[in-house]
Amino acid sequence: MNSTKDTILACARDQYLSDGYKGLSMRKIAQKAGISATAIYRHFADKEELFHHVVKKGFGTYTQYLTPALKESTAEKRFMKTLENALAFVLDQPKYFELIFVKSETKDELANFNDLRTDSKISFNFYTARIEECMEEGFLKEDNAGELSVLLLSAYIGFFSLYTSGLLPRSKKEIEQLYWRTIDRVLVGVVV
Amino acid sequence: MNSTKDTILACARDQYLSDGYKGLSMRKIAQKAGISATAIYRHFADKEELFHHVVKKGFGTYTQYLTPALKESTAEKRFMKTLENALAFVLDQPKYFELIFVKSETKDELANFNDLRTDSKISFNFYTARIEECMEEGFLKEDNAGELSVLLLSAYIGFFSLYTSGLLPRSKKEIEQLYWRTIDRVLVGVVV
Amino acid sequence: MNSTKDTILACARDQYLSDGYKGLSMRKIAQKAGISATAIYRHFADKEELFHHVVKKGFGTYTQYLTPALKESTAEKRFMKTLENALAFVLDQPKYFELIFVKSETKDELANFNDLRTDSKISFNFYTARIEECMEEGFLKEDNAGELSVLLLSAYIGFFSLYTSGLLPRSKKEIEQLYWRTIDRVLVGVVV
Amino acid sequence: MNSTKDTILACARDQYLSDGYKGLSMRKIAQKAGISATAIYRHFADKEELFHHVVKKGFGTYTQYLTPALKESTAEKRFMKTLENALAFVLDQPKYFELIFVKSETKDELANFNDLRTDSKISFNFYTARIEECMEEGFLKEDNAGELSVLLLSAYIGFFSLYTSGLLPRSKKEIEQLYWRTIDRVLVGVVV
DNA sequence: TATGAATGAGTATTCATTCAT
DNA sequence: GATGAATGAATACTCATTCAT
Repeated sequence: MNSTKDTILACARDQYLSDGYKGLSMRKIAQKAGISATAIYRHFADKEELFHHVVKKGFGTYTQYLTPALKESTAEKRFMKTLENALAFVLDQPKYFELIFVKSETKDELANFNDLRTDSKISFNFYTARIEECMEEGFLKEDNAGELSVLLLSAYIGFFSLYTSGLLPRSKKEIEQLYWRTIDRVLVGVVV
Repeated sequence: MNSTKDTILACARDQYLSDGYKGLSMRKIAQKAGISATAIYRHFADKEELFHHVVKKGFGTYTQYLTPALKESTAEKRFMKTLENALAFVLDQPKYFELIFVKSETKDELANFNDLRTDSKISFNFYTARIEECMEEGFLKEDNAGELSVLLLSAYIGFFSLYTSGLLPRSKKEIEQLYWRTIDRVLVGVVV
Repeated sequence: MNSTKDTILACARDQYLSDGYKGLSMRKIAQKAGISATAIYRHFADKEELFHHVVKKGFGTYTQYLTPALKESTAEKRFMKTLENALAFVLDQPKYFELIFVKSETKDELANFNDLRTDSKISFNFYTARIEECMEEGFLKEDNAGELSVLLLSAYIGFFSLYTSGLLPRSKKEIEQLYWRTIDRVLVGVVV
Repeated sequence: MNSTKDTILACARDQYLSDGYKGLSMRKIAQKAGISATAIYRHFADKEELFHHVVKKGFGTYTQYLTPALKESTAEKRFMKTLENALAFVLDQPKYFELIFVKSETKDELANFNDLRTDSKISFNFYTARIEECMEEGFLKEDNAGELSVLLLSAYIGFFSLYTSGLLPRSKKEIEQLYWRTIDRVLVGVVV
């Protein structure tokens, strides 16, 4: 239906994910989308609004990675699957990871737009909810779920931030193993 | 002595820290420095070299925060002082924290320049060295010091990355307390 | 129709012909054309492409001078008319003569672009064809037409190159007479 | 003695000969000469004066190629040696050939400076003198020596102008042979 | 909805040159 | 003689955006 708008959005996302914010230019997006630069303005007020939608798409993608974990049968499995899916997200979509967790442009967006702030809390709350039900189920000791969530998410973000900086091993197998050992260290005090 | 060069560097740093890479323009830097735009080229070959020096300064500042911890008398004290100083750094110089640990432009620099890669390993090695001597001293259980260092640094970076995103409490007191509780969670399994 | 593009082209040509490659600046062209400097980029990808078109125009103009000679009734008349038109070209359009036969920037263009190389061979081939038909008709002795063409064109280019250097008489009448006497010297051995 | 001045001049010449007028920049010359850009101004008033000296050097070099022909024992030999040396000049020093016979910048210089005008007449007069003595000696028919000189020099300049345009064969052997055949054509009517 | 033309502000960078030392 | 610092003007070019169609 509104296919041109979607095309623009997809091209903007692709270009952002490959060239970063510096390379996000209206004319280049238009070129990729096969339309004129001015046509973009029929669909988005300006560059800022377009970027806003790109960021939203990033959060949506992240959510799509996490939510399938809910299909698991026990709280423990849902929790572990969440950690697994979060790993898959960063390995599959490193630029989206960067976009929503790292980029300062996104942080400016977060500061200025409530809808994105809401989106960005999803991951935090998702972790917290998983941890809470693990505590109820007895897989994790009773503790402050929110603060454990902070630590888990911090470790997750920081870990892959170091990874994208090139300070951690680059092979997929090694980084996966190190990820799980790091998670283990976080959980060592709380797993029953 | 070399005051113009230093002035340029300071202005470039300030501008980068407030406006990001987007806003890092030779003209604007010159304007702030009270010189002509072309005068910059007497001191730096081009924008890239200038930015390179800004990043170097960031790492230097971070190091200046950490190293005083070495004056403490025991390994435990040096370790705890390091954690304390890292906290001070991020609270005093949040923009520098962002510059060296978060900004993706810096990561591109890291990827391309060996001297910066060396700098960036300092923090990692500093943590590792502190942890190792704590294990020797008996304050921490014998364990893989490098991997514990990865977790600590990851938690540190991720924690303040969430903080600058506005997802954690903004009051200085609250964030300090939360920081220490988060550290405690990390150490709970390894403290003797 | 395409009037802005043509205007730009005309202004670029005029400016090149009066100030040389040094003076061929996008800003100055735009100023003369009464548009903004950036508007040029709507019509030409960059300075190189614009200059390329200017050179092409030069060759086109030269061709327009030569071809009417083909209307003459005999090979001899077509040959003599060609020599006459070549004279007219250099006297009417000295800057275009310089552009296509003398300017080293044009030679760089020739080296890099096949279409211009093709254009530049036109004059050579045109001379050769005229000479060949004169040999068939019996006005010129049988000889190597290509090499005679080389000599004629060399003499033509060199002669007017000296002329523009100020080493030959500057009055139109004198130079015309000297031109024809020089041509006579070239042909003295080959005219039947 | 005045070695810095000579160094500057040599560097300016080299740079001009390799990069053309566009590449003739004061700072680049200074860099090559191992001095500061401002030091040039101790020796030359400005860029124009420096270029003027480079052009003078070009004429001087050309003269150095021609004059040894005077050592030959007969007028005919001196004439043929002149043609030979002119060939050597253009093959050895194509950039100098271009500088003094082709470049429009040089023509501007010629128009404005009498000393260069004088220099540039040397080649013309040298040819004329050789031809005159050949006529006296009986190797060439009595004729207008000046006009024959015009033709010879025109053919020479035009021939190598075509050569540097890439329209004539590029191999040294072929171009030499074609050169001599072209000379023969010029002389066919005047050689006794 | 879309386009082509155009714009003004902005980008980094190079240039010849001046000046105080 | 020579230097380092600095400058103002110029370079080609890119940008997001507007407007008439």
